[in-house]
Amino acid sequence: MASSWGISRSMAEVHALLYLSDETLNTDDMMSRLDISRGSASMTLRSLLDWGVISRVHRRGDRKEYFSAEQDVWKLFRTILRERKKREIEPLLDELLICRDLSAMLNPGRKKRKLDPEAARLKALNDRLDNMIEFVEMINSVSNHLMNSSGKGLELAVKLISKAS
Amino acid sequence: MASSWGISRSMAEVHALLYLSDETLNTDDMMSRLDISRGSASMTLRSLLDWGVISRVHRRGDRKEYFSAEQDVWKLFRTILRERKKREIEPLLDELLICRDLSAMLNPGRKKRKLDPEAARLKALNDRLDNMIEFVEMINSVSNHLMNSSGKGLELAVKLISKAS
DNA sequence: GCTGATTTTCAATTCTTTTTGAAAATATTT
DNA sequence: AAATATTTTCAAAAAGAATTGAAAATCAGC
Repeated sequence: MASSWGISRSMAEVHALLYLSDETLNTDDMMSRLDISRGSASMTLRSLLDWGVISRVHRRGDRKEYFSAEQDVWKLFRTILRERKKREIEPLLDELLICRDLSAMLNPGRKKRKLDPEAARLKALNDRLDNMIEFVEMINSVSNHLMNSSGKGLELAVKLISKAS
Repeated sequence: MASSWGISRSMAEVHALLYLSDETLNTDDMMSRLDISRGSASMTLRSLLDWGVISRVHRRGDRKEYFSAEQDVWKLFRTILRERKKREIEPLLDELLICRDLSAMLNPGRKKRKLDPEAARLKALNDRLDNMIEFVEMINSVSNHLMNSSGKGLELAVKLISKAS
């Protein structure tokens, strides 16, 4: 799955290992269980921390750092959604709005009587950009709702969709 | 966006060009507009056809093949959803079910009185697998509904979610 | 079935991303 | 603050993915 989600193989593996593990694990555990280097383990754990899907755990009487993964799949879902919105949807929307501004600038003012073909082309381009923007804004809005609804609210929302076939 | 969606840059560019273009375009158009090789254009167009987001158009009196992109963003959304379900969700679910079978096999039969720690570990592993499977099955089910609902039904469903905050 | 136009294929190459490993930095204990 | 344990960093190496270009395959009309 890793590659189609845009994360590296070791990130997926480390997370899976932590998610399925009962105990917290330290860097050396990852290295031996998954056969990866110390550097790789360190960077991978850091990325997972940045995504907010794992957390550090300190054990008294032990200098090493241990890690554990979020166990609630709904919470995990919301965390990933929040992060993808920030990293993907919002920047995309920003770019699209810039494009629309550019395109609107080129577009001739309110309707000329005889619609010359070039104006029509620009109008069509504008419309397509608008459709795409409207769609991404909708995705953005749904993300907001799913992301903030509580675990139960989320499951409910999802059941609503299932009903509205 | 391309990399975080697991498609190549040229695929994204070719699709964007076709989506925003008024006219249908042929391979040579792609090559000159996007400055890519013939081979690359050919493979990229093929992938987009496989995804079902563009289609071939034959013009009478012209031997070249032309292409056009789906213009309806909701339809595009459903097409991509259908394809991702097939390529990602279903294979993932298959793997997860295999994992659960394996895990269930290792798991000791109905409750021993004194729960030895090893059995508890296995039980916990099983539960986590089950949670994940349940979640992916839910995603699968939502995909089915979104994918099959008509354009209007989809927009409606999405508005339902927005309401159920 | 021949000819010329067009598209596809794929080994070699280029470009990108990921991983390694050892040095540097940081933290902990005595 | 020295000694030791642990984590982080990052240049270099390896692995992986995308692209090229030219040969091979396909196709359309004669």
